Amino acid sequence: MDEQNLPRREREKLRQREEMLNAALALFSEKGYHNVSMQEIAEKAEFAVGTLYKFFRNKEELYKALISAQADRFHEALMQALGDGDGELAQLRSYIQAKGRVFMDNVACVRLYFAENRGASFNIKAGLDSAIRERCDVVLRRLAAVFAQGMDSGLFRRTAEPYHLALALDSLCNAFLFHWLEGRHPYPESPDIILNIFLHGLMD
Amino acid sequence: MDEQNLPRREREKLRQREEMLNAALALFSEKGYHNVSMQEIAEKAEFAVGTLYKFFRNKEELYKALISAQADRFHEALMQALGDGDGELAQLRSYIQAKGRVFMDNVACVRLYFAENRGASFNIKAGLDSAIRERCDVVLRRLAAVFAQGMDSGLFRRTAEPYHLALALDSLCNAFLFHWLEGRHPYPESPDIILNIFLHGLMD
Amino acid sequence: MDEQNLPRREREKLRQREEMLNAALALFSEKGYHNVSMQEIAEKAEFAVGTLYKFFRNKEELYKALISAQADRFHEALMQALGDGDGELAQLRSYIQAKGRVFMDNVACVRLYFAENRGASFNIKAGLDSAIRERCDVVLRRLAAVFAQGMDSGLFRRTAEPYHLALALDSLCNAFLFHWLEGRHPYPESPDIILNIFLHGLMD
Amino acid sequence: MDEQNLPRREREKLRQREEMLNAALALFSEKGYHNVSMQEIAEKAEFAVGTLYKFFRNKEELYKALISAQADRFHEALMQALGDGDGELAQLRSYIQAKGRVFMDNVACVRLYFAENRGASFNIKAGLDSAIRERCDVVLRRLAAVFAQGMDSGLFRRTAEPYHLALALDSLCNAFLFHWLEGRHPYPESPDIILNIFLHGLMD
DNA sequence: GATGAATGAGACTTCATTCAT
DNA sequence: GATGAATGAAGTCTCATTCAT
Repeated sequence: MDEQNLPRREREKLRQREEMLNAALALFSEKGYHNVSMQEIAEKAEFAVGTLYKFFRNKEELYKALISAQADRFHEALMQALGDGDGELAQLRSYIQAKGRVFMDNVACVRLYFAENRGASFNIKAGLDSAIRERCDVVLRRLAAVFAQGMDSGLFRRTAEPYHLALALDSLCNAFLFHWLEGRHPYPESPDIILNIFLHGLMD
Repeated sequence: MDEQNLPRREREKLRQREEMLNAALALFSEKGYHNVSMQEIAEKAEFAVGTLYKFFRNKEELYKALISAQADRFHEALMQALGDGDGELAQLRSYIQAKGRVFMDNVACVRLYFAENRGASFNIKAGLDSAIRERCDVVLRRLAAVFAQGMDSGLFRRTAEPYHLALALDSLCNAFLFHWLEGRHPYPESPDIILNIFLHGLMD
Repeated sequence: MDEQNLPRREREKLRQREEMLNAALALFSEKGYHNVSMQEIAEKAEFAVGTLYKFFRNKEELYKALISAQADRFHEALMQALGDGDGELAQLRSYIQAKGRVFMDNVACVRLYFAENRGASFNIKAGLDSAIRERCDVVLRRLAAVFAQGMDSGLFRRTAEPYHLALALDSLCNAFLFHWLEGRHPYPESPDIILNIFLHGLMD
Repeated sequence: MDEQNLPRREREKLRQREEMLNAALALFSEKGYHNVSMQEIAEKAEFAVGTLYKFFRNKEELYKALISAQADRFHEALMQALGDGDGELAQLRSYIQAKGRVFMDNVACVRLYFAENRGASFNIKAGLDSAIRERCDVVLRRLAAVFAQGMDSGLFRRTAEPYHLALALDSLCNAFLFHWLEGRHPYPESPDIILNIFLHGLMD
């Protein structure tokens, strides 16, 4: 009921939490989890260390909260993209574009996100991983469904299992995005550059 | 020059160095760079800490040397695979298989390797990355050359730029391998499961 | 003067103060001074931390006030007991019983009290001790007076100085009580078990 | 065998350990466990903090080692005293004197020792207590045996149970010693002042 | 007058690195 | 040349205390 009073404090809290997470994200993505001290995060967020600990039980919790929040955004954007398009081809294009957009809008977070999903996850004692992985898989299965549907409707040929194709498409997007991140070459403006690899075979 | 006398001491040194790197690899890949102490590495390698520092200026150097050595092995195996096969198709199959083999034979190192190349590389203050990336790129360009050659000979259609195809094939291998690493599903015994995605398009 | 109006507020204040001290006593005696935070005390007493600081300048003041209040009760009970009995023997019995009663009724506080008087007093930078010790000594001198009186009246033999006997009786009570506290054996129901040691010598 | 070489390093180690324990004892007994930092102990012992941690896993271990070592000395001295004398009376006198001597020689440690045995023991999470208490009880039972023996031989009357008498004698020593520690009055030079209270009853 | 969020000094502990033996 | 004991900077986290609301 008290939509004016209670939320006021509550909103303030959330804003502070946000600032802390932002500071942490910037630092973690620049220097890595172990090379950032709580002191540093507190300073960047312009709070005292103690205040940080009022919001997050310890450094690892802070890290997990950070990753978790970003993963939410990430996966939500991708799921929405897959629902957007009209027809399987359009959905795939939408997915590729969404992945590029979300990636570029959150370069800092992406570094962390991938650190979590590709390799270094064992730096942080698990528990987070499985949750994140599961959400990744939800997206992949949804993507696989698009391939399956395309096959059922006769649009696609059955050259591989839908899930494998989903895995393939996703990994291809990642590969291009990483190369873009490393400054090698730009992420293709048109999703078709990526898509074509799947659509038109090399031989047949 | 004195290939008998000097190398004797030299070989002994190299063997020690090898043992240190092996100990470090085992520990790093199990617990992560920051959760392993020099003391620990020294104990596992059965040397004194001081001796470790005779071989590597500091912990970071040790780490870099480790990654670098493994990357050498890795890329050498891949380059050799690309030269092995007879004909472009055979070369691609050989590449996919080599990647799988090398990956499975060195799971420990792979975890570190990818931690280094996919995201968490910023845990260690750069300098290593560029060298590793360069060697990755050499492989990719060699792989691209196979695609280009296949196109020139009329074996492949020109559905995408050779380098893009190389990127795509490599990332697909990685994706499958990671899923295997995570216990999701096995890395395909036949390279054709991966290769087919490239050979036979979904639509045309 | 205005025993109706001013004391009303005053009484309210005292009640609050009492609640704070009770909460503090419960926590201190359970976990020890240094393992209890002001936050914790405030929560248990159902006040805000700031309110605690309105009543006690700092944690140490609170502690001193607590010990002091309990010491008051304690010594008052003992002094009263020494006045109660009819005849010296009865007074000694009364003292032994009062000590047992007061001890058992306030086990929590006793733990703290003795922590303060037997050893750990240096946990808190002095200042408290002397006041408490003084009150202890008042009781001991009163007890010594009973012995002296008994000697004067010919009831007791002069086997030792009255004050020494007082010291001895008191320490014996404490010793039995501590053993009871530690669950070794019960505090004697009859005060005579303790008293006999003084009344009837081992040899003569 | 290597009584020259190995013990050399070993002795050095023990000397260092001793210095650390001495520094810790001085500080703990002056300011209390919680008011002394590891930094402080290290400085007083003229070592680096890290060196402290080479010898003691953590602050509590250091404390326990300290108490334990002192308790050993203490109880050994008392047990020896009880064996020394010829005849029960002499043994009791010897005990009273030994208690006084050991007490005065180790005032600093005594403060800690009693903090551990009388009250404040709950400041440190148990584990130590029971071991120390047990050793206390060994002494008390030995003391009780002296009383029992005296009764059996007809030297003492059976005014109370031997263990109670032991408890009584010991607590009386403690009481006198504490008063001496507080500067009230000296610990009696002749043990008979204490002993007489037990030997010659007030009344009979 | 009460509140409790914010503060930041300071505690414990680890570990990369050095250097005397 | 190898050793490993010693170092001490730096990190994480707690908690007594203050002060704006």
